[in-house]
Amino acid sequence: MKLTTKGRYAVTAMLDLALHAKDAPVPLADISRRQGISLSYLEQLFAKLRRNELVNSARGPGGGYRLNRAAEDIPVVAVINAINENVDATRCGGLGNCQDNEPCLTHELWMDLSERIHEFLAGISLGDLVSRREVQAISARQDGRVVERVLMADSSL
Amino acid sequence: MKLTTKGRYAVTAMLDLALHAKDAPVPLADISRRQGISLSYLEQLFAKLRRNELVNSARGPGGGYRLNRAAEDIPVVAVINAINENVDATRCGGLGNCQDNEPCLTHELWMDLSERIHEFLAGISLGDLVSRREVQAISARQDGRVVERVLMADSSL
DNA sequence: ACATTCCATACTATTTTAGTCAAGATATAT
DNA sequence: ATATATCTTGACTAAAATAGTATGGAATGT
Repeated sequence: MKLTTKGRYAVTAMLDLALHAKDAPVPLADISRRQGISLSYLEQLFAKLRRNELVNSARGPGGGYRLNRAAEDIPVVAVINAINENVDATRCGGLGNCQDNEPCLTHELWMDLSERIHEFLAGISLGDLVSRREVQAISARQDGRVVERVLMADSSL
Repeated sequence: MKLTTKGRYAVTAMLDLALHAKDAPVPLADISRRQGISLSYLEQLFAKLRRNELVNSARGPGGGYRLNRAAEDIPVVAVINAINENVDATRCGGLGNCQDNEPCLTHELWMDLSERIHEFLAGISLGDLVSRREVQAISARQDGRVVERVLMADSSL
């Protein structure tokens, strides 16, 4: 099972992008500052995200990254897959050759679990997260904005 | 998130125990042979399982390990917790201090996911696994038995 | 006595994580 | 044209975790 800081960083960075990519592209330096992730590490992660066509980039001053699709069309699982190759609780990658080319005793259990995790992460898009109250509140804090009632006053965003 | 070979080995070994601990205690050497897990590694895992009172042991010839409770009363999550301390997809261990003593942008997402995983693994006991057809078939293969219709012929077990 | 089994600890090779560092390539603003 | 911001690539590294090995014991049944 692969769900480590790496995947969490990637989802967090992509969510930051979704929250800030209203008009201009977002430079990694901004994401680094807001989310507390090292710039060089972000560069590695975004190289993979770009290869998986989840983001596109613009170089030079004023450049940065943009989501390649609408936030609603990017499920969380796509981000994790782009970084980690797979979300899989089995040892054999679902092939069923865990022991002597046969499935091991608990193969089916891990297959079931993998499916559950996949379903959960496939059912939530970056767009879903953007519209969550607590995400907006945290994002406002990170931007140094003071927001009392996020949803009722969101015209100020 | 912690769900690695370590936890899988532990669950597999415990299931082997549940399948074979009808009467006499089961020596780790048998589990090692049947499940293809190194004996020394099993010893480390069972030290933790014993400290967590999931199994009890008997030394000397004819000795080995036994389940400390009925297989029906041991959820899979208990085994993993005994080995890994926790099943938790967050970075902060659920404390919500992931970034500057405040929850990070994706804190809630990982909390939700952790809860789903926990629910799934808490809802399945070793007893549930023992009664599964495919587990019985695999177990029969490992024991070198030829079983055509496992459920219909299980008096031979 | 002896073989079997658990028990404990220390050690190690490999892999992964989570970066750092350096050297570019490219586009934009001036 | 030049300076600068930004992406792009690749090599390197420290720390941790994984998946073991190795060694030496302690208890117990025969």
